[in-house]
Amino acid sequence: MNVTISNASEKPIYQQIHEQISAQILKGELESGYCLPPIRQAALELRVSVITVKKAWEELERSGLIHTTTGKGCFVADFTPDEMLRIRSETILKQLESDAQYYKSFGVTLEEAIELLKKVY
Amino acid sequence: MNVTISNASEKPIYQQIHEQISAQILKGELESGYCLPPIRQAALELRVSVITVKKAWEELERSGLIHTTTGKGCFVADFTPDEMLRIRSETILKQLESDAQYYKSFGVTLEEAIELLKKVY
Amino acid sequence: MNVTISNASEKPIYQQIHEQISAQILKGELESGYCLPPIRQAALELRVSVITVKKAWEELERSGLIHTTTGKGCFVADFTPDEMLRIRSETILKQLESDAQYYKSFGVTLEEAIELLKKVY
Amino acid sequence: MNVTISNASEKPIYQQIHEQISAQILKGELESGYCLPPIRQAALELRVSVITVKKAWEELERSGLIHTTTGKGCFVADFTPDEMLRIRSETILKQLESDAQYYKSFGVTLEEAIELLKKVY
DNA sequence: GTGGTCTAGACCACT
DNA sequence: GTGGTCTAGACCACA
Repeated sequence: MNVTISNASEKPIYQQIHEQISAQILKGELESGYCLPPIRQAALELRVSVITVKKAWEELERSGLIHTTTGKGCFVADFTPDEMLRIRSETILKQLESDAQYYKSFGVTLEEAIELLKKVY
Repeated sequence: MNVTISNASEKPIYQQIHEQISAQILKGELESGYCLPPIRQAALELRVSVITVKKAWEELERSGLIHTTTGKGCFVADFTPDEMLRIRSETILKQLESDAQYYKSFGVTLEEAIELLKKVY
Repeated sequence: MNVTISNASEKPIYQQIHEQISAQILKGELESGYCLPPIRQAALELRVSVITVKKAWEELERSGLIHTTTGKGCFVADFTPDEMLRIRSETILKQLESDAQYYKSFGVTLEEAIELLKKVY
Repeated sequence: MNVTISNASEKPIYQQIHEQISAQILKGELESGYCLPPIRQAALELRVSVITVKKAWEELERSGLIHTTTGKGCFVADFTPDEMLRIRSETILKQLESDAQYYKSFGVTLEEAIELLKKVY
């Protein structure tokens, strides 16, 4: 459970959790079959409500990244390294597209965007 | 008033308006001293509440892009081309930084990010 | 709000609501653009928690049947009669397939299934 | 023990076991007097908890399909071919009734239901 | 007034 | 002990 929550953030808590776990799975830090902590325990650790964790877990399941079985627990889904890469690419691309559209609306050229990206990386 | 609003978007309406007007000013499409339409007229055109337009205008004023004179109207602020460039850069950079942080959390390298950026641009 | 809830049913309440509203939309009883009652009002009428209604509404949105706008309300989504028919067929087919599989597991033939279906209809 | 279990299914495991054994008995694959494997052995084979198998067996006994003798084992109940047909019909009919009600709620006519049933069978 | 999020605590079904 | 559902009540952002 390597998750940090910011109450100051404009993003809802359940989404922060979802994003971070999601990233860890897609980076390969959490392997297929890994058992996530029980929602109640996770809620205690993160000092949030059980229902908030539940919502994050539900989103992960909807993305196909984890798999829940009542009475057993929540497990990182089985997928091949190829599938994992595909999902990761899709996730990133989707985000990058909307980001690019934003930059374009300000008249930023591709070259300028790359230049700025190098600076902040 | 070249603004398009999407009710389906996850972004609040006032922010959509703010972003688009903001981009137009920073791209130079709306020149210094240009008089924005009265909020009531803008509200009619965009088919949104007066309050919503008011909120967008307030954000623009907070960004220093326009200044309001009670009884006269809202005008695009005076600034030199240099200032404009500076504000534009700041706006973009701020966004790019948070975007970059998101990419990094998925283990995306600078090279990969540039590659993907080229693809979507 | 023509929805009846059975506490005796094994189906969770939010799903009962979802199914019934879903059916009403796909039957054309609720037209495109129709504004669903506010979740709090619906909760009062149905005598369930706000969060339960919310969950049902969320499922409807995920199915693409309604469209929620913060501060405005929840509206039946726009789709052509063709689209509606397609979604209805998909919904029914999906259910029928799993039903058919169940019948088959008991060695029921197509003819027998049709015969029995006529009897109960 | 020709039973396959899916953790991904929304149906509880004990019910999956119950349904499949039940179908095998009613199809005549398991004859009267046939001795089911001891629950511990069945649990090992199916890789589920003993409690889960116990629950499935109990449901089978409640349906009258098997009878348990402590210390001896669980046996498929004695019934005439006629009784078996009757039970099978009842089981199927009960399911079909609730299925039909679901179809009706979407405005599906008997003809349409038969048409679709032919397609998926 | 609308939906969006969160809490704390409860009861139930499944393993 | 695990997840699944539900409640009642609260606070906030948006229109």
